[in-house]
Amino acid sequence: MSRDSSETKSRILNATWKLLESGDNAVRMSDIAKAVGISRQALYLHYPNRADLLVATTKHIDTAKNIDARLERSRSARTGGERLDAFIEAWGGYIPEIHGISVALRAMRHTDREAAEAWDGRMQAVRHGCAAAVRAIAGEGRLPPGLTPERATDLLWMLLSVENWERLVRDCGWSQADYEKEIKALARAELVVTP
Amino acid sequence: MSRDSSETKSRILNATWKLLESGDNAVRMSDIAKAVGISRQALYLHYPNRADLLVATTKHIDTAKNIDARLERSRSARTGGERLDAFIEAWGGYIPEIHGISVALRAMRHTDREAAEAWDGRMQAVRHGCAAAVRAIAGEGRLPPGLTPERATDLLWMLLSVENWERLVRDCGWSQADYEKEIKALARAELVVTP
DNA sequence: TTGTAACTTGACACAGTGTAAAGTTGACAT
DNA sequence: ATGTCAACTTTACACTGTGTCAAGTTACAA
Repeated sequence: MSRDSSETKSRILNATWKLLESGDNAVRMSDIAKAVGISRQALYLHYPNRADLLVATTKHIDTAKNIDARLERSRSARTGGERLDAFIEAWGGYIPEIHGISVALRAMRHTDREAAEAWDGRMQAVRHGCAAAVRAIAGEGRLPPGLTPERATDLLWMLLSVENWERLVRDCGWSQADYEKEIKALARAELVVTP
Repeated sequence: MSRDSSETKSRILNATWKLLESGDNAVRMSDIAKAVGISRQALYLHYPNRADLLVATTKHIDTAKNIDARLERSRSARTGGERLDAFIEAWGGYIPEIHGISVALRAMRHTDREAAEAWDGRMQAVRHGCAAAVRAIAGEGRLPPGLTPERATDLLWMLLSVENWERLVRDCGWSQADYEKEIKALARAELVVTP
């Protein structure tokens, strides 16, 4: 046979991605194998367990969707307020892209340490983005009195959670544009004062 | 033997409650049976499945903690702003009491329809509370222009999610008092204008 | 031609939920 | 005192999904 191992790997990742994206909240190893056209056992030859496969899929999506470039834009914003807006656009706009896999990863959180760490790591990266936006606002002295940068970061991080996106966009039926608009308004109302 | 069936039932509910509260995120039917001092199978004599047992436990906690009386206070507030504060105190203060069971119920959401409906029903009840607070604010003409009552309700509902409480209190280490204070500030900043 | 990497088939261990069946025990009625 | 009944017990098993193991098969390459 001697098919290319790395080519099979990427076919696995794409199939996993597609299945998760389809919203079927019960993507089993056998479903993925069937979609790729290999046996369930062959899957384990490439990825030792489900958590590893999901984590690899996350990285795959990050590369394909070029998350780094998206976040880059927010780093070059002039004012703190603009930086806040740009970060909300970048991350908030990325949430729908990774929603399928985020559901799967969070569902494993409680039983699988590896999955939990992968998800937490991702969330910490978002938190760093929040902290940077808050620093930019604080640097201009526009953080409300009585709100420490630390606490402002926590609040922004909370606002930008995937769960909040789910609630507004999926449960309440908001459009992505409305979501971004209102979250920006909420963040500005609480974190930025006009002196 | 002829032990009282309803007494055993309440011992089961209390044991389930206690186990879930202990933060052990892996409460199996056998764990509960062991805690009560009966066989696993006897559990199924009283509750046909895990979802039913969890739902019954939720109702049990509601009764024990008298959630209705707590919410009553917010309904008697004079102004819209006061009503908003009172509701945030009532529900926000209740979240820690039901946190254990909420984790268990949400973990079953994706695989068990009954559990999903039980949790969603609860969240809809919270939403009604949010809608009532928003109506009170709107009735005073203090809702910001460009924000419909519907959308304001969605935003408040999002703010008051259990997931947001988890993020701030558990992940970020906030005290319950700080949580309530900042959520109130956030809600007022976005939903109430001083004319 | 022999080795090797990528696969296949088939079997099995394990955890946890839920079902089924047969037996035990204690209270209570007649 | 005896029989009935509900609350339990023990034992066993079906089912799902993950992950492991072992023995083949296939095709390319040195």
